[in-house]
Amino acid sequence: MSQIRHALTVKREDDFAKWYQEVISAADLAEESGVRGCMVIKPWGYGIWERIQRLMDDRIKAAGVQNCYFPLFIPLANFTREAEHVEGFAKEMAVVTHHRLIADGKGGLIPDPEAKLEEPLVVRPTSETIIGDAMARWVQSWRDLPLLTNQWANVVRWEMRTRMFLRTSEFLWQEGHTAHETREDALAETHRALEMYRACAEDELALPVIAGEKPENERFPGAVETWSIEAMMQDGKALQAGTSHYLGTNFAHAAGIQFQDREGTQQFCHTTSWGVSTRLIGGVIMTHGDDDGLRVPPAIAPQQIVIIPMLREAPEDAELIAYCETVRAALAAQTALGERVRVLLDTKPGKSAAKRWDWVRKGAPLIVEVGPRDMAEGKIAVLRRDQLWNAANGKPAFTYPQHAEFVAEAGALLEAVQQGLYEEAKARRDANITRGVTDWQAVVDHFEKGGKYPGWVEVEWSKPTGAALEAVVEKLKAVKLTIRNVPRGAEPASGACIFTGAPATERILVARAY
RNA sequence: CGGGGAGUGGCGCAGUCCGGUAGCGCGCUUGCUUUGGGAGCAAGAUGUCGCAGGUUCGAAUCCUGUCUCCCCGACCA
Repeated sequence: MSQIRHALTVKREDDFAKWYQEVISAADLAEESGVRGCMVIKPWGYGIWERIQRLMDDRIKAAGVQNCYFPLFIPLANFTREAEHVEGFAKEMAVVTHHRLIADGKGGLIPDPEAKLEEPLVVRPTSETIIGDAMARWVQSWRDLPLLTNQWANVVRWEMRTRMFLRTSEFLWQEGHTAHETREDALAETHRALEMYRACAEDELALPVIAGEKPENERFPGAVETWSIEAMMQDGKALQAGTSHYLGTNFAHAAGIQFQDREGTQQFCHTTSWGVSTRLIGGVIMTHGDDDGLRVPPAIAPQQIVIIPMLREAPEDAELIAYCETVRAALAAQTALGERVRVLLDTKPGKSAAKRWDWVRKGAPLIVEVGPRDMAEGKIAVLRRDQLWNAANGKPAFTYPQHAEFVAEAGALLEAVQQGLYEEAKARRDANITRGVTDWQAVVDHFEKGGKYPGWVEVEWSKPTGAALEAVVEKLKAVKLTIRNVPRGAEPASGACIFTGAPATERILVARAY
């Protein structure tokens, strides 16, 4: 194994944070922009986001939710209407205060003091308040409900510490906002969105996740209940990969979202909001990446198969390209994961070996190389990105099928890669959740002495609130731990609360987190 | 926002202490030789040394400010 020459310079086990950054640059996903915490998402990275968008948008629309678009700028006053909401976001809002620049007399430009806005505008950190305003206009009768909207947008949160994809000052996301007649209806929508996220994460991003409710201290500002899906990264840390909130009537009161019910009485709506963001790509990197770069699950790969002709920059190249084109067309007519196969014939000039390693780093699921001898024999060379190396000789594990045979099997092969990535991640996740720990010191020892990647621990607790919960949070914080969620559908608690000794009511997952 | 580190051709770095006008590796371009496979040789191109001031005859180098990135902490639907 040691003779394998990996495509990256940093290995996961040597420096996970540095490895993560190398994957992002080596796979050509994104780069720094020069603006604090903001990134340029490059074609391969944006292509992955477009695939996620497409698949998620289909699910959103299938649930009867309609897309809208709301303004980037939100009047400052909107945020003062919901006390918890403003408290949660006040510290991280970008504010527009002027609408014109003037020369400063030293060759520069400054905001024109004469052009100060009467009321500052906030660059949206999330859109509950402005969509709430619209809902208040749009809803009058019980017949207008449920109101199911979603928008794909960028939002800005002035984070202190940023990391590419995981926490950027500006990020891309979808935010669903719905209004309902009853608590039951709104809760059903909260759970529908959560389940949609679970299914999309697991079936399409191949990210095994645990869906569950967030504890009170981790709730979205202004929410009554917050639910999340949590994924485990290869370093054992947790990543909150999507959230769904039941907002009760809090935002309805703040924005005046009211309707007349069947008896003619004015009622406040029960609302929900739910979102996933470009952070999902960070989750894909840290779940499926390896020491040779990214491995993109076929369902979200912009190109699933890349064909690399071994060009010589000579006249005979034309014949080889023509052969590759017939292979490409045959593959593009195939179906995988319910869609047409996405194939790229990469005729960019250059050494085929160098191009191969570029695609390995980018994580194209299947790489096909075709040389003159293959062409003569009707064969191709195939490299599966998820089974890259021949451990016996330390070389890339090529297979050499007849091209017609490969075409016929390509769909199934892509599905096998998709399934394989999911199962590998799920096995790793399951192996790194420790259950049955009943003693707090054992939890501390597990994380302090449990090796490099201690994973998650499931414990039972009595769901303390208020000051008692704060004490628990502090205790956890001292060892850099957080409560991830209360897994949905877990076995009922049977023992004592690990923090208070009182009879336990729930199981919770504790972990280090991004 | 606090502590630490760093910004030098596309990328990774040396040079900074002890000011004298820029160097290495990879990559890139061209040519030749190779080539079932992450090639070899040769010749080239690419830098207002993050930005703005200051000190000086002279600044990548010293001083001040500022921006950005990385690590640790605080913060973080």
